[in-house]
Amino acid sequence: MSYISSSEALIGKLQRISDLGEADLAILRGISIQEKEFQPNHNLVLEGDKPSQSFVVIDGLVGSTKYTGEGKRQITSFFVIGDIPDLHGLHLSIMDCTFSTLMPSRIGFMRHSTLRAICEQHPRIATAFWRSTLIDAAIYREWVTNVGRREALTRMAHILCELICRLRAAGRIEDHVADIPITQAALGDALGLSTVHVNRMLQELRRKGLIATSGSRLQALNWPDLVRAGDFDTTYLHQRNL
Amino acid sequence: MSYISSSEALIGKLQRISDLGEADLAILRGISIQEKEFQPNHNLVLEGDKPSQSFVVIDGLVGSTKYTGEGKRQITSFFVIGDIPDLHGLHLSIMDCTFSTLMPSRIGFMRHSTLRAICEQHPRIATAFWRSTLIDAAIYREWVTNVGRREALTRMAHILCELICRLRAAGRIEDHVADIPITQAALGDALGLSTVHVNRMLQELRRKGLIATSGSRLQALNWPDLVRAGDFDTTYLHQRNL
DNA sequence: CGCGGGGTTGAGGTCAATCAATCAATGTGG
DNA sequence: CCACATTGATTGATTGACCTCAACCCCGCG
Repeated sequence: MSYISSSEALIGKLQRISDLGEADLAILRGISIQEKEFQPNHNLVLEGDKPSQSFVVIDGLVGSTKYTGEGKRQITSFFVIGDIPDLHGLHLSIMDCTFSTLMPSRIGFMRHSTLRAICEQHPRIATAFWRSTLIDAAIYREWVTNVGRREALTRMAHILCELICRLRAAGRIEDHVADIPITQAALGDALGLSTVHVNRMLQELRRKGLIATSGSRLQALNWPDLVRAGDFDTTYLHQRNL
Repeated sequence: MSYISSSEALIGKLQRISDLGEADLAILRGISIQEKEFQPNHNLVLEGDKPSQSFVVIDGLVGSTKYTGEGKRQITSFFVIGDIPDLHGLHLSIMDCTFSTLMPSRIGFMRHSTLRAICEQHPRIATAFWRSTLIDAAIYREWVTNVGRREALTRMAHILCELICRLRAAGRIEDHVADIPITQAALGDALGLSTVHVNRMLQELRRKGLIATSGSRLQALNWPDLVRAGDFDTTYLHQRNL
């Protein structure tokens, strides 16, 4: 996979979801971004924090997670390249969830003060950021539905479709082959399932010829049928080029 | 219950979540709002629509709902007085969920063109609106967790706590007594449970002395224990006065 | 070579769904 | 005013999807 810069990741994502002029892009390119690499399962922001910066995913995979009083973990969404998982922190002072890496990831940190200044002076960019948080919300809505009303196999197929679509939009997929070293435990926490059941559902998807896995490689062997099996419709991702 | 005007509902909500000056309030009071009454289970906006207006809940209860391919309904969030359920439509052209009334409700419609003009000229108000959509997103996140990782009884208690908190913030509750004629079927669709099981969980909460119901009245008899039973923490509501 | 993390497998248990009635409250037309 | 339909709440019996527990395997690594 090719290395891309933090600005490219950010700008690519914003362009994917909104119309920005060359002037806006120049402003975005000027944002100072502090890059850092992290191992899997590293907590980037903790529930209860009051951060003064937000971060963009430059490479890898990040999850927003919550823990119940019983200590069970729920991943409430995935974030791929270009996404700004905690952008809501810009206007909600206290974090209500934890963000952690789900695989080795490169992260870029941006100061809230910088982002706020840009939003004030460039309404077009402010709208793009707002829209980004609205798409995150649309994905949360879909996840509520997925976890609440779909059975395990459908749920599994659905989340794989989402991951593949989002990674493809971000240019990280060729021919339905994704390189995501995500553990079955993480998938379980995202789907509200046990790891044992995740394992069995993956087996069934393989048995049906819908996917193939080898190591961290995930391949959609039969995209139309996988979409059907996952009751998947891209509308909620609000991308332009799907 | 006292009747309030559409402006009051809207302004009350925005003041609850952000700092607005008198000048901003005057602008908000000037928004033209078309009021209309609806019966329960009326679809206000349909999935797939491209609306040119957003609506504020003046009285009643609205749910954002999605349907799976199998026809199962999932309510992904409730909206109470002052909330603007489809404010995200301002920047996401296609609706990815349906909004419908869950009880007799009064709704106020506002044109997108008006809202956009206000946002451009009054950044403080724009931020307040943005913040409103961010709180909606925080609630979706909590619901993913609730549906994904909590067992039925906890889930039930949790949603009741949320409803009571939000209604109280909106001034619709005195002494933990709420007047919500919401059906058990709707609760089931919000929790990802069958109506039969909703019924049994409500019975257990009554048996434990945590709640009392009579007709559409819901009363929290033992708030601290209900909060404990629901694994409930108000942080995610991002209200100031809780 | 032993250790640990992740994946896989089998057996048994349980929570919640489904199915099928019944009941209470409300409304409606004759 | 009463027969009847409708909507929502309630109950019991049965079924099934998914969880838990407990192994075991595989592979990379110190």
